[in-house]
Amino acid sequence: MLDTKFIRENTERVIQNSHAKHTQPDIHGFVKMDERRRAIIQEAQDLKATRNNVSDEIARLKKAKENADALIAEMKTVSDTIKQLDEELRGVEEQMEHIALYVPNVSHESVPHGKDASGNIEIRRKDGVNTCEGERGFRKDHATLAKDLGIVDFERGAKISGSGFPLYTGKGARLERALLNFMLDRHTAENGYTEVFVPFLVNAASMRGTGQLPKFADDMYTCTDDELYLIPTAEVPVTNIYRDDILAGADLPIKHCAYSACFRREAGSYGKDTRGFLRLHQFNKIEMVKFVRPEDSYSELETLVRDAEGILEVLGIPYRTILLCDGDTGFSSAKTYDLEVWSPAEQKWLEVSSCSNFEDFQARRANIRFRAEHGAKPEFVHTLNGSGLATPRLMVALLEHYQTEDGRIHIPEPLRSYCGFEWIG
RNA sequence: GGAGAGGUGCCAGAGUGGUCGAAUGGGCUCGCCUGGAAAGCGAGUGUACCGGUAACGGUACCAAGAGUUCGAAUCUCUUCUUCUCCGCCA
Repeated sequence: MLDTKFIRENTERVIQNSHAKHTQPDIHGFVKMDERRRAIIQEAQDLKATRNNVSDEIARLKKAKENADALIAEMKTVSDTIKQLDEELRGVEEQMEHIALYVPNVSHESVPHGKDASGNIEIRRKDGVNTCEGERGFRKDHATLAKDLGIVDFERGAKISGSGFPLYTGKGARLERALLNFMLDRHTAENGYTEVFVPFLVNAASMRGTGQLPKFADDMYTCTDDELYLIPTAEVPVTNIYRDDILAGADLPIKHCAYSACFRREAGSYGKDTRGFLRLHQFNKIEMVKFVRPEDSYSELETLVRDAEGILEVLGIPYRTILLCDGDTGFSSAKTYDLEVWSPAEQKWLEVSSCSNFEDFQARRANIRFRAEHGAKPEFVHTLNGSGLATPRLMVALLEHYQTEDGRIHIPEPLRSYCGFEWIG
């Protein structure tokens, strides 16, 4: 959510930015309502001041056993007017919030302008140490490998829950767990993140805090009886750890990483990239979240990206890092880098991580603040998060790149101690 | 799930219709004292919004929401939540 004052003072910029992000919120209407809002507040406040003063007078009269009936009658009408004004104010603020919640975050000046993914800019590319293209020759795609090796049972997953809910079996289950543990250990031991283990179901206030609600309600699984939502990413519970808190400046930056299962309905994307692991309703992910001082957020974004890239480098998987153009950047983000791994079978880059600086957009929504120093006025923190990483597409790349000519998988060295085996098949 | 008791400022804790943005104690900050420190003494110590260049003024907030009243931390209702006991359970 943007600051009302910011919208008021930068109306044209906010409108242009909204258009660039393919939204058309009624900014002019918002500004007009804000004017009305302030007028109401002013009027109601003055009346309340009168009421407070006269109420004191009434108390004094009553104490002195004098008659206060005239004043009481007068205040009755004042109170009625106040009630009307408060009601109108509530209505106006509701309308304003309805608009404000749909105004996307303003892109950082370093973000290129573009319509869609074609406007993104590749900023880094690393070849894998073990790419199976070229002389080694790619043989099977990940789904075939998984099936032939008996490490994922898509059919039974579908029987249990539906398509998009894979059942990992045997060494597949162990490899999945190994990847997650490997990534968590790296982020905690080497990158300075503090691990947390979070609830996977959250309430509406948390979903609103990180921006999933109200805009993306259709993408979430809900437990209607209990008004709970299955998290689409650990970003939601981790960011909401500090909702409504005022943090000490000395504690910043706060860096958390968390494992979670992620649940996404993926409504509207049926049949698109749904083969095997490419798009799932439930998957596992390690998430990194940072709470930082505003002046540090862009350098923290760079290290966040490097932390995510480090995983791929250690695993020797070819990847590239792209800077998203404004038209492809998410609603809440001011600047986003995506990490993509290469799938030789798909002949495509697959997104495995998205690292964003939200500046104070989420912090304002979730009301997460800090004091720069003792006694200073609270300011909003900047929040950042990035996957580090999501496993399904990582698994795709890993299987395809590390397959041998005879159809086995040679586990990359850093994972072996986690797996307890060197070969699958 | 059943029964009971609570939710007040950074923390503890008083306050049952007007004199309460809120006693008192602790913490913290600054100052005095000291060779330095402790103790002691003194002062200060919430957030948001509206108006104002500012100083400042006003309004709101005692879990959240609704209500009663001229006036609510205080009375009523609803919700959330914490604790204790019982039941169930990995």
